[in-house]
Amino acid sequence: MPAKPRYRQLKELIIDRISTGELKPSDRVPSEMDLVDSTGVSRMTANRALRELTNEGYVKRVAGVGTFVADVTAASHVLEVRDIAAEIEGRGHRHSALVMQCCETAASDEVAAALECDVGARVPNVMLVHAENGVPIQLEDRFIRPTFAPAFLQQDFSAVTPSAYLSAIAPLQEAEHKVRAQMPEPDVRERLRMRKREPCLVVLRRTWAHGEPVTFTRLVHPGDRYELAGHYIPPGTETSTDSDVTVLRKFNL
Amino acid sequence: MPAKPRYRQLKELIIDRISTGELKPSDRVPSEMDLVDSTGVSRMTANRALRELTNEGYVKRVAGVGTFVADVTAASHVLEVRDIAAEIEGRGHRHSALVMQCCETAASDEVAAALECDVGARVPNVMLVHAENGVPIQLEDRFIRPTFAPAFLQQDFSAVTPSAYLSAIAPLQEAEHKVRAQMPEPDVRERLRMRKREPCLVVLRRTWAHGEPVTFTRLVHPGDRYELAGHYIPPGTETSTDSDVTVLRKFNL
DNA sequence: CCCTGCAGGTTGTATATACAGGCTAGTTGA
DNA sequence: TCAACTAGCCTGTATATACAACCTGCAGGG
Repeated sequence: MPAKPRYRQLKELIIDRISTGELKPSDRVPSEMDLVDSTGVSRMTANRALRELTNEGYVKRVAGVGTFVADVTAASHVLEVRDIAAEIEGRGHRHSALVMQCCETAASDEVAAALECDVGARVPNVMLVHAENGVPIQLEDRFIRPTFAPAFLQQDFSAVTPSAYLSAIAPLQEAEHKVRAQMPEPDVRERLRMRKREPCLVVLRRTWAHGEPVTFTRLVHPGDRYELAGHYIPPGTETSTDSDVTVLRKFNL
Repeated sequence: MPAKPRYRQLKELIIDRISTGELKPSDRVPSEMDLVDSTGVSRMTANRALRELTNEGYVKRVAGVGTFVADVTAASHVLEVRDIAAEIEGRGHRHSALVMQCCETAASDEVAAALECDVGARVPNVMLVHAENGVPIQLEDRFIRPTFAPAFLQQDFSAVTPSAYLSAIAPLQEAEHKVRAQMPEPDVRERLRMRKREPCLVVLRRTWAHGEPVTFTRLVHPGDRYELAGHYIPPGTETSTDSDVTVLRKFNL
């Protein structure tokens, strides 16, 4: 069996140290020569690893200075799924969350299909309403794979969002989104303090880790108080080398 | 003044040959050794250019065989904005478009801001309804920058979509999307044959070419007959080397 | 006729080396 | 004291070379 190429091993080494928190944003990452000395690769191999990590948004490099872990803003285009609490606080506003439900439920057809488990299986479920400066802006209805995160339901989700808790356990590897426009159910409408006849944006999100589906989440937003914004700059254009540009900010949820 | 690095010159050389149509999907791209012989760079430089073009979705490489221009499916994650006619025909269905309006209009505040022109300026505008097997699925209301594409209004948009026509004129360089849920205006509701109280997804899209905004488009979809789907695999994961996977299929509009 | 094996072209990776250019800190000199 | 310079570290790019792995097509043997 073929071993992974060394530049890839180097990348994973550094990604691990970032995702475990050993390296925090703006921390210094070992320089190319450090990696040469510590791992025995050639400088070009270390260069390729760090260069690809730059393109992927994990780190930032400054010629003549060094390589540093990218901050949250830049990391968003790696993770793509930003934590709503961080998003709100990044706007300088106050985030609060009201937990409406936090228990095991029997998997519906939709949930079972999404998480690839049996219909009726007991699935941890948490439902909460996120608010920005006290104004509700999102209902989060999240199901997680039973075997994943055993202590999930014991968390205090008014303090740490489910997204933040889960991403601390395992790094997100894949995400799938579906977006629809729908009329909200009456109870949802009330929770989000929506006007009558106001439609809502519904985002269905599945995430994977280690090749297995981990979470299935329904996110409901008031239609006229929130919008999804995405800005895309194809690679290969002049501006794409400017690593200060957020290449892709997709769903700011 | 510093010249562009040679690997970047090579990339642009090849991107140009693709975007002008000189190289078509599945055509063979010069091999690394070809580039070495024709341009005098070293093989590693040619390798870097072709490798980055692979990551960016322009070409596909097969070890032992060669490098080829990526086909439309893979190109979608470069262009990101797929042509709806191609999308529908890709499903094996029949696309048709009904042109409702095709004239110059005075720029509203919103249009003027989007296209960075004066309010009241005469702006080409086309509005049409796209249908899949006769069922209307999208209303397209498009404004284009006056100086861009002078012959725009003379086109027969029931035969060639505005998107296809414009992308033939200039390659898309940037795109910005905003997505909302809204109730449709009565005339739109009728054109899309929507039920009463059915909400719609509204996508506002701006595109740029050569650093200037080129088009501003409002796309309206019936809420329950259409959804936006996106699947994202962060780079650096195991699967990201498999170039058969569409790394990012964002708005299938 | 078919199957095998091999040659040659192509990509993928790794290394050693070289030079240019940016940034920092410390030293030197006015 | 302050300014200018410089040594040293770091990234960015470019080249030459090497070997492994992969695929195709062709030649030769069964």
